[in-house]
Amino acid sequence: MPEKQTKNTGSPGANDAIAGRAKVTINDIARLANVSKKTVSRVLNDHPIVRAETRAKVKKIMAEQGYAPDPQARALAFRRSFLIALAYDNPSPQYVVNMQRGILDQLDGTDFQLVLHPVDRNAPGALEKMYQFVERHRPAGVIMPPSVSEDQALCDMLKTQACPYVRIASLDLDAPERMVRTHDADGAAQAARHLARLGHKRIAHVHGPRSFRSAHERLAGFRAGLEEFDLELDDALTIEAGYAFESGARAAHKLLSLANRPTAIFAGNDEMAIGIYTSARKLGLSIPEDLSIVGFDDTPMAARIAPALTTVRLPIRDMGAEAAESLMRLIKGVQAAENKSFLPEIIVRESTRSLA
Amino acid sequence: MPEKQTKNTGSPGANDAIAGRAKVTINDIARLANVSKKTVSRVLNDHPIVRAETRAKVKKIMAEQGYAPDPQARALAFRRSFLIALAYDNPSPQYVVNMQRGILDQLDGTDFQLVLHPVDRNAPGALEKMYQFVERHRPAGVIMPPSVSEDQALCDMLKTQACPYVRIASLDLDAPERMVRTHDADGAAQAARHLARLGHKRIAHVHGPRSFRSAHERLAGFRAGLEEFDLELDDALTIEAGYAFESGARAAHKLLSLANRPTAIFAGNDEMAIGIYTSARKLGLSIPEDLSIVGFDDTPMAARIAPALTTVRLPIRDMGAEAAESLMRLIKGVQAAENKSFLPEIIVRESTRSLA
DNA sequence: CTGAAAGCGCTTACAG
DNA sequence: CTGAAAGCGCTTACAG
Repeated sequence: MPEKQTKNTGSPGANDAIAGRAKVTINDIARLANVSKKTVSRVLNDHPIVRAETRAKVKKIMAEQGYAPDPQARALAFRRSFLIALAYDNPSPQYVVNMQRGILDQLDGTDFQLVLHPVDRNAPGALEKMYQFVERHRPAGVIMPPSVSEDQALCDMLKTQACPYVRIASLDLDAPERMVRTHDADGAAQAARHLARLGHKRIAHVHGPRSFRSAHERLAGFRAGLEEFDLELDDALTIEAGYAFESGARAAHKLLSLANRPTAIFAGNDEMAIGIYTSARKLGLSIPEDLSIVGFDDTPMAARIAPALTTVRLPIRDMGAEAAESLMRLIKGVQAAENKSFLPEIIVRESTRSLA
Repeated sequence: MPEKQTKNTGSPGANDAIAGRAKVTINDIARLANVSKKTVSRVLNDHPIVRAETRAKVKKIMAEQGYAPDPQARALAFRRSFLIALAYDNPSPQYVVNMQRGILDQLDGTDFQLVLHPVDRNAPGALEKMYQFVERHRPAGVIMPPSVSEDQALCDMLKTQACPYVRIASLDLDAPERMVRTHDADGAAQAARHLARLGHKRIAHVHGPRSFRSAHERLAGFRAGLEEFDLELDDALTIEAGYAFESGARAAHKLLSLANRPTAIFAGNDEMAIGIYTSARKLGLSIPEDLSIVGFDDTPMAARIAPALTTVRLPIRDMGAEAAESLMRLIKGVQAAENKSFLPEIIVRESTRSLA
């Protein structure tokens, strides 16, 4: 019954993992277990139709031999690799690294590998480039944080290629099993309530680029939060910037040079908030005595600058882990138990104070 | 002469990349070019022994058909995947992201993919885990920044597995073709000269953990730089910390509480330098009026805090690109033209000033 | 519930 | 300089 023995016999006795002994293959397991390699394959893939007894015997021998199937061979036969691609364009290193960690936490111990795929959405041919990657490397799945997650053409392409994916975004862009929601609007509303309770009336908002949905969400949430306190967000105090330090500094310079300058500024992210610190200081304003500032993201820097920045925290690492978990479910065709929600939380530090 | 035609015929006319047409394989190219697939394979792998005429014909047809070989199939046949692993344990997100970018710059357009492999050197079984990865996934190569690059057992294992690798480190740990040198000592010497020229005499150094070779290199370089000015680094003013914010703050607290406190501190990295800011402020000291501070790394934060941090810049992204380029040479068996040197550069900002 | 054959798309010896 | 055969280590139909 056992198949023809190959040259690849392994060395049944030894068990020194570091030694360069011949690799154990599915053929060895089949021979040792006295079954066909198809049956071993069924055990490997958790195919239900295998007798419990047979399954146990095969599993025992696999364990004894320290057998693990070859990912390259499976990839070729499956027409799917074991790569999980992270397609990102977020400019904040902290965001990217935290997301990577969350995904890696979840992938640890599996056969899946995390490959990095930076996307320049503005570059011509960005979609074509991603398409080439997907067609050639056939990743097991793709995870997209904002703003790549907002690219509908990209997601349509993935769907056409039958490539599973999960989008992380601040609004419902897709079927629930393909979404990890971040509720940015809720976080921005918390920032608004915090400033309103401190007695601020002239409140400004420096938001991110209109090409980022998160910028819209945060703006809308902030506005809604203020309205709860019968405060209106003045259009003259609402400025678009680029989610980057310098753009935040420039926007703040304009706002703080106004005759009737704001007493508080909510920045669309921490990067811009730090930029606002710089401009305020240049104009001789003290934080928080003359100006209260709230950020968004809770980057490590927020806690380390002086005065420490009040900001809205998004659990980015957990979001990455959840995205990876959802993706695993899609890949395995398992039904989602329930989609986890990631609610932001305001972290009050030293950059905000009540109006005297 | 042409081989038996498979079901995989492609559609010779159409050229719509996005459409889901059948994939072009080596068999199609061989048939169309009227050669064997072995000859196509030779062209693919730049094997020299192919008639120029034949090569041109095959290349022309590959271009016409938009053919690209399947990485999974090549990996199985080659017994080597197209994955480049980044094995890292650096705690600074900025360092990690910059290194990733440099590597990705270099890998762009090739068939190689960057996979992330965080290493916890202190965890038991870290070596075994890496071994499992290398044995199963057979990466084309591994890039190791510090401090993973300092792990000799890990590198020995890679050598045993015939897995090409490149180490990025502040001293010569390996054959030149496997090394990217960073010259940390030179950067630390520049920091020393800068402080000495400003007239400082009581100078402290908060260095990184002894388990990091970079900590030793920076300490030695700093000491040497001071000696050029006949200054000696006082052991009582030399403290070990953990390359992290909090540890820097604690070390500075000790130093600044001394009866005869230092007038300048050189921190082993920017993270710790920022921690020193915090401690100095708590003790009522102004920077740079009462205390000059120099960091190492030039993280983005360095330019953004107030006062902006004088620091030593290492071109991390370029180093990543160079590491990837060296690795490509090792993989292709090409002789190195010449190893690029990465010299650090001191960036003078506002955190240092001459003693009145 | 289990298996023998064919195949995934390439490359490595071995011939000529 | 070129090719037919066998193989890399798995899985997918197709039988039984």
